[in-house]
Amino acid sequence: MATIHDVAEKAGVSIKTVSRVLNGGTEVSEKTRNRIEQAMRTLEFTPSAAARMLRGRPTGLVAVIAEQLTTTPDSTEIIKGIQQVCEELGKVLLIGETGGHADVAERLVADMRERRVEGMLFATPFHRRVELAMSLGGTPTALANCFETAGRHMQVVPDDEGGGYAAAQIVLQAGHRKIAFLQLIPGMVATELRARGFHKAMHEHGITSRPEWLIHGAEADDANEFAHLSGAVDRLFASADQPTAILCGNDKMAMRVIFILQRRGLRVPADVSIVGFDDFRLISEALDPGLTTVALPYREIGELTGRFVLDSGGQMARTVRVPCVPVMRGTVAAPPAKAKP
Amino acid sequence: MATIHDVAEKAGVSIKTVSRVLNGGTEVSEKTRNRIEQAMRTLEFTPSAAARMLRGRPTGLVAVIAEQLTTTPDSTEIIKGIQQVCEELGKVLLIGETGGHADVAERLVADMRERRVEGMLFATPFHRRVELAMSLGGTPTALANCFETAGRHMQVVPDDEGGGYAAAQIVLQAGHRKIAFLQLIPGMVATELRARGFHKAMHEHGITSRPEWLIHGAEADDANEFAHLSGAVDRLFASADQPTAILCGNDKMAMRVIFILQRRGLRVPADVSIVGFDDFRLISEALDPGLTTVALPYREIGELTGRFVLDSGGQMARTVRVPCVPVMRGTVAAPPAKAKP
DNA sequence: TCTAAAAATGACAACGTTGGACATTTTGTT
DNA sequence: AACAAAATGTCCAACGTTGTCATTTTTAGA
Repeated sequence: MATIHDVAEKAGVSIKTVSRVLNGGTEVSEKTRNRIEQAMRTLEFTPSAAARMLRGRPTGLVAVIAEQLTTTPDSTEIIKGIQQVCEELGKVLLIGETGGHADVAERLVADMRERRVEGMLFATPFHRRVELAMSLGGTPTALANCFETAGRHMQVVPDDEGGGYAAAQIVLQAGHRKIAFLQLIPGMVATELRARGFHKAMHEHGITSRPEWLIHGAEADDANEFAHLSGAVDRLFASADQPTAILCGNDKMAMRVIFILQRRGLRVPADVSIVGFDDFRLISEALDPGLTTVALPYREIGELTGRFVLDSGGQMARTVRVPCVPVMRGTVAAPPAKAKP
Repeated sequence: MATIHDVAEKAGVSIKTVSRVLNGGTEVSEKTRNRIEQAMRTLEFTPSAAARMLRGRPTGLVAVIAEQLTTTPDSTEIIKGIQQVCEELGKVLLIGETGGHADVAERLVADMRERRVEGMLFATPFHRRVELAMSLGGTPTALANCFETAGRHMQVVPDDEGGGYAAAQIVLQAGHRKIAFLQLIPGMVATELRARGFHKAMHEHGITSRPEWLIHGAEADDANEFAHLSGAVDRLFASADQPTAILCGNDKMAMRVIFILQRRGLRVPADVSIVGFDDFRLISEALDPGLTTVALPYREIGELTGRFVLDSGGQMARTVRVPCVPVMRGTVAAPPAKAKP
């Protein structure tokens, strides 16, 4: 690998002049500059980032330590958001995946620290609590889509309560009053927060939500979910008093419910309105009509987390809640006339 | 940031001894080792990767230059495959995104070269031709999901022809003879190769495929696609002679077609069998019955590309075609009795 | 107790680059 | 031709670590 010395020799100048061409300090005459650049090209010279770093230059590296590189768009969007900021600021992204193993995480962090990354971002595929046990050694750190009990760092999470509120508002404002909510798995942060937002909206409209219409639709084992949902829908529509709108914990569930309803001969949105969560385009835009859903701001989470770490040096330690914005497509309409009280 | 010198001073030894503890070459006495390790901990010492590199150690870095970090699982799966190999071999992944801009690509490659990455992988979100114009300077390089005209590097692509053949075989072996193919956008590599495989399979079964059943189902502008597909299905089922199986260029299209068929009162697979391409789980597993589809081996492509670059130092320059394997779920059955000739 | 061998430790250069403090040469201007 | 300005060179130090080789300390054997 050619060094600055080789270039200097080839161009018949001192290494100092080559260095000057590289860093553009004092002026170098047109002629010698050309000669040097020529030499660099023939030798395929590429300055060593290591040597420069050693001299104290910032590394331009940013680490993302992801719990899981999921196939679903969440991780990808977060990383894409961070990547966008890095691109803007001329940084390069280093990726590590822990797979949820504390020892892997520890090893990764140590490695990233050795590489003197300028920032370290921890990302999880869903909104949850984490504990960062390892030593961070002063590296600017922030959390994306997750949070610590002791909030020692900037942490950026979706405003799930606001999301639940927004989802309810969509159908409430369309005139619905009989609203079911097929929630995510119990115990998840998102589940609890969204339920709170949902109840708040209902309460504001003077509606008491029926407990039997508040169902945990998602299953930990996805294979069972369809059957489970089918049963849930059966129960919802068994009695004379049927809901006119169903909020679903994610877009996948929403899609499944739409399928189930269609089989029962119920039209969406004419008979039943549906709202999803996530706004995974692969689903929400693929359906006809397009799925009305509450978008989870993964991209923004990544972007903000990245920006905070790189701007503030990870100094601020607070929690930022990014709004979940409703995306109106075609699965919400006014409740059917006959269903109105 | 504490250096080896600080540690040495704190522990009252020479820097060389600290270095020995770090690298475990010659033995260091129990007593001094403890003293040094203690010092390291109090100082939060982390050795500088830059300094080590300068001394000639491999960097342990692998670069992925992605054309696009898509939200669809393709990019993610490729990267995940590479990441898996990196994890195994103790390397760390550096990510760059070109957005399809040649100048960005050039800048990124230069940056990666400065960092002395041990391998450079170019990845595209779909199977296509690329031209690598920039100077690679001997860095081991390979292409994932794309290929060059001048095959100067290892390039790993999906066997789309085999995939088209496999898709056709699925329905042919289920007894279908009236098979429509809703293809991807014309001109794409995958489109042409799959069509070839499709025709081969049909020919082997002595069937001449009808030109009016060979439709380009996908639209460059996704918003129009649903209407377009709806029209296509209308045409397919307008005459008395109707297809009993439809192959779709991707899972999204398959999902849309299933929706459209369901609205027409046609049951899948009882009346019509459907096969997709991609095996995007978010779709293929979410449907009921699960979508029978031909999986694109994105993960394996990433994995193989990574392995080749890191094992062989990017020396071999050949094209590897990774098989597309059929995934049998529930959308293919025997053709309806009445439709049999 | 002394000696030789083995074990433990240390001094110093080198990796490739940049920066400082100057000295020297080349160029351009009157 | 004289002079200033611009361009280039020299030399050394520094960044943090590791390899080579020399030196010191410890251990074992007589």
